[in-house]
Amino acid sequence: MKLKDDTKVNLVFCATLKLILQVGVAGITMRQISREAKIATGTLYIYFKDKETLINALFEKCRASAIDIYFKGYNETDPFEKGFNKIWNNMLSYRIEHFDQAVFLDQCYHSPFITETAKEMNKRVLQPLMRLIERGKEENLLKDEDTFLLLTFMIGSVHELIKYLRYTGRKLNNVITDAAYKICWDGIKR
Amino acid sequence: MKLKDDTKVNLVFCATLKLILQVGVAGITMRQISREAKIATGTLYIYFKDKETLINALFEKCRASAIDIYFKGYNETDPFEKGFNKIWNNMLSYRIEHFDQAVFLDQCYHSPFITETAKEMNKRVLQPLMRLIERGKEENLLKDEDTFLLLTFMIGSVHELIKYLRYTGRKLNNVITDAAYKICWDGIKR
Amino acid sequence: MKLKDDTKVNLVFCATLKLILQVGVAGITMRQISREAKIATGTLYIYFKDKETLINALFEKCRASAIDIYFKGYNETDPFEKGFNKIWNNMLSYRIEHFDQAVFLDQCYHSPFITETAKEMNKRVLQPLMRLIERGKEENLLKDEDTFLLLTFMIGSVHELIKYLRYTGRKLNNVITDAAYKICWDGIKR
Amino acid sequence: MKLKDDTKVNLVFCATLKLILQVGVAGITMRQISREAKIATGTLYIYFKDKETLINALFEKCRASAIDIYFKGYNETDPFEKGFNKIWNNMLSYRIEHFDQAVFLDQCYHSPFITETAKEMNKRVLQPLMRLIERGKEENLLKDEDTFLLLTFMIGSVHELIKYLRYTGRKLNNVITDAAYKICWDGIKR
DNA sequence: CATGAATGAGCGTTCATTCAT
DNA sequence: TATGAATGAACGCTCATTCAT
Repeated sequence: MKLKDDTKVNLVFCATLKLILQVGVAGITMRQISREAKIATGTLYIYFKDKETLINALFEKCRASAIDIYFKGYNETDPFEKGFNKIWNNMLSYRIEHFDQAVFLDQCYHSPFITETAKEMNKRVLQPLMRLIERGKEENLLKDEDTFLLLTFMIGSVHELIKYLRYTGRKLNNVITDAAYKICWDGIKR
Repeated sequence: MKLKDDTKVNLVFCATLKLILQVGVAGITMRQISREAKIATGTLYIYFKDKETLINALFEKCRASAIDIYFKGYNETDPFEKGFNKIWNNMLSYRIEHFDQAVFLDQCYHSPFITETAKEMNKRVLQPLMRLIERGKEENLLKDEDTFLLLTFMIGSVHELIKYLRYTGRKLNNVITDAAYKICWDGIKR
Repeated sequence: MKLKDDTKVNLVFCATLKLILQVGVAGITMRQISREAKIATGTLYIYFKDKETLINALFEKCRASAIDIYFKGYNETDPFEKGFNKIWNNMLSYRIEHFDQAVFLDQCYHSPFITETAKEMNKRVLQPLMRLIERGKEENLLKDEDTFLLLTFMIGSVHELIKYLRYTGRKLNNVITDAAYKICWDGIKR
Repeated sequence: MKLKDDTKVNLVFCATLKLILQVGVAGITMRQISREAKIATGTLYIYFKDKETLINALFEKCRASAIDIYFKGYNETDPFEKGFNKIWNNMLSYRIEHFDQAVFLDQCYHSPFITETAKEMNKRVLQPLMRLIERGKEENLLKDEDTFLLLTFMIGSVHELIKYLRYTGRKLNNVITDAAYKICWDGIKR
């Protein structure tokens, strides 16, 4: 994978995400990607060894992008719940504003394209979030349950809110956001 | 005269579910299914007009099976939380005991195979669950939020618990179940 | 090939001819034939070893039927041209009244289904027609050219008339028939 | 960069015509064509969208080629019969020298592959021949019958001669040609 | 580096034929 | 005898990938 032309890689990523929204991660073909990115099929193979490599690279990029956004404006010195709320809202923002990425990441867990190593890396990425939950437990603000279980529900609450919005076709507003956040917080708080 | 063999349909369903666990709903081929079911490829087309029909029939069967199990032993005259807990545990049981079905149903929402009408039918299926949540709200036991939002989190809490178990490799036990149920209940209760 | 149930064989032949008119001899399937004849696919194989056998049997039947009709009402003691005209008109009648058979016979010459032996048999069938032409030559009524060449044009003139009718969509009438017959006769007469 | 190879289209056409001679237009498969043309199956689909397109393109090419040859050396200022004879001989030459094309064109009229529009185009192609016959009628050299009927027999006489040659296995020579031409001419002349 | 023609394995599906009933 | 379910080879076509330019 040669990275000389960074813009071309981005072009390919954008094209791929756009197509995944339309036909799903399993439905895309290399030809579609190259057409959407306005390059030749062969060129794809200059930048990515094969389809699996391309998808995994995109996965990596999206994962990194997600983490960046999750912790944007988060200040460890702030009181716990303020930080927790910040991150929860960041998660929500990411899934709204980068809807295509979020859809892709979700589909990846069902996809045979994502290698186990990529999934392993994802685990490491959860570390900062795990520490957040640990802090909440140490400050006796969260239930004294398995950290990862609590984190699962925190992340899950955002996912469920998104599902709810898609299913009902409703637009996000403060009332809904607040309700969903309260459900999450009431669920995991001590 | 050889008659159409009803057990063969089940054979095909089992084979398909097994394969979906391995390669995802989008990755399965008719050849794989026939091999797994130990029948000829052509035989598949005696029982199902085409691949789409097969997948939709399986979807229908799994959906029906899920609903059956969700409400098993549920008694409307019982106090609300007893019934709610019963159904929550039924959902969990279904997703543990029919893990392959649950994975398939989840993937279907991303799949272009499932027709829109099938999705519509699914909506109708949620009606009894919606009524359950309504009852909780009427009895002032649940938060006064949108019924479907609450239901989303109820179902989501089961999904998240399963994800947690898969991710950590842990086996289900009463401690974990109780913790997860409490998170759900605390989240949506008034 | 068992012939116990003669009506069933005829049922199959009729069904086959009907289908050939619609989809051509190369387009028919054994399934289509059995459905059209309202019997099971397997039953076809009781009466005919395989598809090729069925088609060849039908070919044989149509050929025989054609010859029967060609010489109907022909009297060797009549003057030559009267007899010639009779047979020419019989040929025309056959191709009009048994249009489906004629279409099938025509297609057979392009079809890989018709075995070489069947084609050989067809040659023998031309013998009576050859003798007719010979007689015309002996009576100095026809050109002194190769007998088979003259016969070819006699048969050909009927075929061309039919083509003309199909192409133009015109219905047969005495004016057209007489014109076509005259062209044929003027062409081969001395 | 490899460019689309125009000779490859011809390679495919030749292979297809060769196969049609052997198994008929309805019997050919894309695999056979690609093998005969010594290219990969997929390559066929670079040059032709699908089988129907390939066959129709070949039809178009053969039709054009036929018309070119029919009128080669024809001079409208020549006396009618000289021109008529020229074209009759051209038709014969075409069907001898491009026997495979002629067989294909004949089969096309029975084939479901040839679209109706292609057939329509063929009609237009007969126009110059129709005008030829009209001229013969105006000069009182041909029978005063329907133009298309006369044309049918003119074309038919060539077809019948070819059939005769195939059937008898005889080689074309001046004696046979002259006899056949005389039959045609005597048939349609006034 | 970039192109898109070329490849052939593999897809969903249909077919002639066989076989258990 | 008659049935139609079962078979697996073969169909038209698409795909990820390679390669000549």
